[in-house]
Amino acid sequence: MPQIAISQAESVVMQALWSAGSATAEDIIAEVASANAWQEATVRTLINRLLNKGAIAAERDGRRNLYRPIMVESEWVTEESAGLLARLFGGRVAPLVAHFSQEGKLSPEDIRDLKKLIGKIDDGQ
Amino acid sequence: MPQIAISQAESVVMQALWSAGSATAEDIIAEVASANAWQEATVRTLINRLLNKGAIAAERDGRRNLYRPIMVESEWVTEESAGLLARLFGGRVAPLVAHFSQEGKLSPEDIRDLKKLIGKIDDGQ
DNA sequence: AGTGACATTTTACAAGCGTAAAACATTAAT
DNA sequence: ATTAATGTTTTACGCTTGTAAAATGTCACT
Repeated sequence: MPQIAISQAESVVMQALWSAGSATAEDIIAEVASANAWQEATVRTLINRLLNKGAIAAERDGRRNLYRPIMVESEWVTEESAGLLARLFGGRVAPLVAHFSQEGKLSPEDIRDLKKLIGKIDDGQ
Repeated sequence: MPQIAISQAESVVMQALWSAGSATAEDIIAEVASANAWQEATVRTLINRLLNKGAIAAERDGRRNLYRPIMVESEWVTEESAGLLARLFGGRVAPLVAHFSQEGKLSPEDIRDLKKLIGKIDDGQ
């Protein structure tokens, strides 16, 4: 299913691109390099691997490239999450929430948001 | 954090051991090999890597080993999940649930369980 | 037309991973 | 004691990943 497999480091670049919409290598480097203690060259490698995998596309703009995502963020997020749910929680969401609840790892905000969310779903039916 | 890093294939063996409590290599092989299309030798490699990492321990029993987990399942589950939440959902649980809700990926059971869960948490406070 | 400056593309390399066979050790049976 | 059977431990190997430098291409200016 993950037609295109993205490594963790690569996903950092993807996320920058997703939130920028499109960006030059320099933009991406500015966004992610120092935050991850990466050299410019490292980010460029990641960009190129993503290009080769077809996860992003490049369009020439003068002597530089403008990159934009091909992969769809929400699809990727769904795949990644579903993968973890499948491996750890029988493929369902509720058991994850239950686990975090049992471990006392639900913040008050989480509880508030969850309540609101469930309420809304109920209304909608 | 993940004191001990477990690869995906290794985690399959860990899960077998967690649910068995303790087991011989043969037991583990019976449990996971065919289900994953692995040869015996592959499972033995995974067992040994886990041993070297200190994720499991072996106790000699005649001419074979009895393996048992050292890593704690619930801790591992929490770490794995928290990692994904951190990377994709700002480190919180509710946004993951919201995402799945938006994508229409919450089963009726999920919704029922979540409602029950939230209710119980509320009572408890 | 040649040279800097800047950008992109190639190449590198060690560690980890998935996958497994080969080698080695130990016990049971002859 | 030897051998066959049964386990365990070592070794192997290609691929991906994280990390980055080297090489190459391309404008802009003299």
